[in-house]
Amino acid sequence: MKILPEKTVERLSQYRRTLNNYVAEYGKSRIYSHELAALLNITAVQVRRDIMFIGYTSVQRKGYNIKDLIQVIGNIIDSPDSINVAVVGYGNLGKAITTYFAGNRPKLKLVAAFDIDPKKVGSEVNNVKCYSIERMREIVALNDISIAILTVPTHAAAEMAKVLIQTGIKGILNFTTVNLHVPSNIYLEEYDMITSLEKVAYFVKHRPLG
Amino acid sequence: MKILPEKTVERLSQYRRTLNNYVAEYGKSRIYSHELAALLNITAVQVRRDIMFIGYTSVQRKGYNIKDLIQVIGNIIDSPDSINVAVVGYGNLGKAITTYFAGNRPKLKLVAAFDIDPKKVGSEVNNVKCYSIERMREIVALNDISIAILTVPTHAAAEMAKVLIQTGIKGILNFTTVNLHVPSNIYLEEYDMITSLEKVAYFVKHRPLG
DNA sequence: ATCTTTTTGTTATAAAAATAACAATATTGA
DNA sequence: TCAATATTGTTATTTTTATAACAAAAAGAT
Ligand SMILES: NC(=O)c1ccc[n+]([C@@H]2O[C@H](COP(=O)([O-])OP(=O)(O)OC[C@H]3O[C@@H](n4cnc5c(N)ncnc54)[C@H](O)[C@@H]3O)[C@@H](O)[C@H]2O)c1
Ligand SMILES: NC(=O)c1ccc[n+]([C@@H]2O[C@H](COP(=O)([O-])OP(=O)(O)OC[C@H]3O[C@@H](n4cnc5c(N)ncnc54)[C@H](O)[C@@H]3O)[C@@H](O)[C@H]2O)c1
Repeated sequence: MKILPEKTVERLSQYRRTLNNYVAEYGKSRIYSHELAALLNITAVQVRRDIMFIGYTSVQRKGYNIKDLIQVIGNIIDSPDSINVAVVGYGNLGKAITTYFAGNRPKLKLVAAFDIDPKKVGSEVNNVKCYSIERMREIVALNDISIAILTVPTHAAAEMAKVLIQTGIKGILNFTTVNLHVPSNIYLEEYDMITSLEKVAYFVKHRPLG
Repeated sequence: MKILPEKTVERLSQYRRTLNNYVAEYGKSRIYSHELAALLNITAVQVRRDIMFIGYTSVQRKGYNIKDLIQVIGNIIDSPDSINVAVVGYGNLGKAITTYFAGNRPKLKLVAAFDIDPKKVGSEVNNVKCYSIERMREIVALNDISIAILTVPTHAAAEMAKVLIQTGIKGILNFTTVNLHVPSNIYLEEYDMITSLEKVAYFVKHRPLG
């Protein structure tokens, strides 16, 4: 299958999440494009177009079979075997994420944490054990970890990214407030909360309408 | 000034952050577009175009005066008087954010937290006090809070958003895993960590190059 | 049976965002 | 002094993303 547009991948993830909630809440088995769109604050065309991209088709006029759609999305965005993830930096944010993450996605498993602080090493949240940085190579290999969530202090981020890449990690989700530089075979996604907040502040002040 | 494109606003926030770090680290006073671009993994044209949008100009060929640029960005994305922010849901994530946020941005002040749990009400992190939901209207008015960061459990999110809007809040940064529905005069920004992670997983598997 | 309505799937168009191209200008060095 | 170079500011083009338009199919109504 052709590689999907970034935005479509993001929305597919959200469709699935939303559909799972929807089934749980309303117990319906089918949903119209405009209903799903309304749940996500987007347009029905957008939904139909994304679904077209992944090649799923419903019987016309009946809406989409939710169970099937969830499955098809899974076939696209999940990998067949599950992917293992580690949190690097087991502080406030790292632990919050670990707590939250537990069993959230069947195909994404948070299997280890790493920290430099001897007081944190050995601790456990949600069955996720914290290891020292020295053991990173070993643990990453042992557990076949391919994605890291980076929540170390800013000053340590670049160095940690380097080490992670050496251990063989393939993707990084970076929550620290520095932009990392990675080779082109590593997929990097960055999120900065302050940027989001400043954006909200700007548009609260400047948006048309009132 | 004309309203800026969303992406430009996001990058301006990052330029400022990056420039502040850069000054602190290297003590230089000027920076070239390509240098700033490299720090953010984007192109120099992008930087110049954003800077064009905000109307700042340097002396040609000398690069940008960092101090001035930081200031001009501030004039654009900060509001003249500071904006007050509240965290709603003082759990793992809410507290992590509070700790992190402290004094991070001079013009964005985290001034209160709210929680439904009596054990949390009255507690304090980083001088940010937690209040009961009942006192929300009062505290929001008293402190002129216009932005809320929503970190309550998923099931409570829609209701809390409704209440927040009733109290007069103008922007919401939503970290819960449901999409909210707000009137068009409220600015809503949503971030879902699982979506980010699933995106990383997808592109780790599917990206061209190796 | 045929008309109307609803909803999908797809192609066409528009809008937003990123990139490229390049003129203008300052600086350096011959 | 004048050519070569480096860098900005801006317009033009391309790419990506979103929206609109509409044909086809199903279901129901008359
Ligand atoms: N807390 C938040 O809500 C929040 C929000 C956005 C961004 N961030 C960013 O996330 C990062 C972590 O924030 P936090 O609030 O959890 O901080 P924290 O201080 O609570 O946690 C950082 C952890 O990293 C560990 N650490 C330090 N150096 C390390 C190294 N070299 N290798 C591995 N681990 C190391 C520390 O021992 C600590 O446990 C920061 O960069 C911060 O800017 C945090
Ligand atoms: N922890 C994370 O890293 C993380 C990441 C992404 C998203 N989230 C989302 O953020 C939200 C909070 O996550 P968390 O890990 O901090 O959970 P948590 O359980 O630690 O915190 C939730 C807090 O909200 C309070 N609360 C419950 N009902 C409330 C109500 N009606 N009004 C106000 N407060 C109420 C609880 O008392 C608790 O203090 C969840 O929706 C979760 O999906 C969390």
